[in-house]
Amino acid sequence: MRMTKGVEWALHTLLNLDMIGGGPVSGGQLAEAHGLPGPYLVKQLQQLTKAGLLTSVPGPRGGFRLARSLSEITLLDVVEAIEGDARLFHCAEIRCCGRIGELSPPPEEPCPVKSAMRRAEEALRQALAAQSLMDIRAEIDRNPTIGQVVRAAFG
Amino acid sequence: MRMTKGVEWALHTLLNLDMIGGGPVSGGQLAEAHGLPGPYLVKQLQQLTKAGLLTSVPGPRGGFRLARSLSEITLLDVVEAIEGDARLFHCAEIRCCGRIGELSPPPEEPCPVKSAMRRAEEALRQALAAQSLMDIRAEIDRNPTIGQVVRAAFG
DNA sequence: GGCTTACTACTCGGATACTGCTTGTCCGAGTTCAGGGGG
DNA sequence: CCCCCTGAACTCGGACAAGCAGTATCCGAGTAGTAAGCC
Repeated sequence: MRMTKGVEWALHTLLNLDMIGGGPVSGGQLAEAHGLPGPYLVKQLQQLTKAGLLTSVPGPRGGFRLARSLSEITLLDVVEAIEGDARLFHCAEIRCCGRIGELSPPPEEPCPVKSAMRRAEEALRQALAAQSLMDIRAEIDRNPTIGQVVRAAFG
Repeated sequence: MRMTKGVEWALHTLLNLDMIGGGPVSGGQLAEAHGLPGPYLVKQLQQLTKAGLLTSVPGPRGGFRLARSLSEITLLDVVEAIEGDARLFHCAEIRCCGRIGELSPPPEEPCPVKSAMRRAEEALRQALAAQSLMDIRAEIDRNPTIGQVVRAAFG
């Protein structure tokens, strides 16, 4: 039940891209900004591109660029793009296996355990979807120094 | 971001223990009820014992028994007992690494990305803590057949 | 001098090794029960 | 007939391997920019 490092990397990178603004930025530069392994970060950014959060520009002076505004990107978008899906409980229907499974008639109602976990999952998804990256950006901008540092790092 | 199978196994096993009632039940019987690998299930039940959800009785006619009522056991208790903790986002503080980290002064405020994810996590924890195993038991009891089957399987 | 063309360098993209955790299994310590012997 | 003792079988508990997803890396396909050559 541990989230991938890629989620943290992707969030910070998306925020950096917005602070810099302007043209595309290469994966190498984005990686050096936080001391991350370059090719692996690019792998994650490719996931974001597939999900439509980024657009990639090939060739020299190419790189990645935001596909839409931060206010239109939620935490859920990023998590689902990196993790594949935000499901954390996978029901194996063990109620239909073993001795109990043999004695039970084929069940019609969904597994109550699964339903309960699904409700908790839904609360997580809603909490993720309720927060946009613009909200985080606003929190960062309380300290103007950070924006200056980021722009200087990519100067 | 996948939850361990042990969580599903533990939930079903706890519910079974409550439906059977009475004396302790061995790990082997509990495993056969759902066709699970016996020794590995016992490993999970030991975690539940450490967490105070079960009590273990050694020796012949021994086994596991509920330590308290289902209404006093929440989904969060089970998840934390099996998974260790319910944290799914581990902030590596990458904002302090790389070029940006070198240019930035030591930050005083907590990482905004971390805070946002922590809020979502808290929503998950609350949703897990809001549901007790007794709620699931009540849903199961809508179909009285299941209780009879479970008791027959352990007959 | 301007245009075309070939080259180079840099980018993303996917295929390929390595590590840590989940999953699964095994053997040993401890305890209860049963049976036999003695009082 | 009752009590004690010894043995055995069954339980939990922790230590030991195997499989898989996350982590990290490398090389190839494609493109833009540049420089040289030609008109």
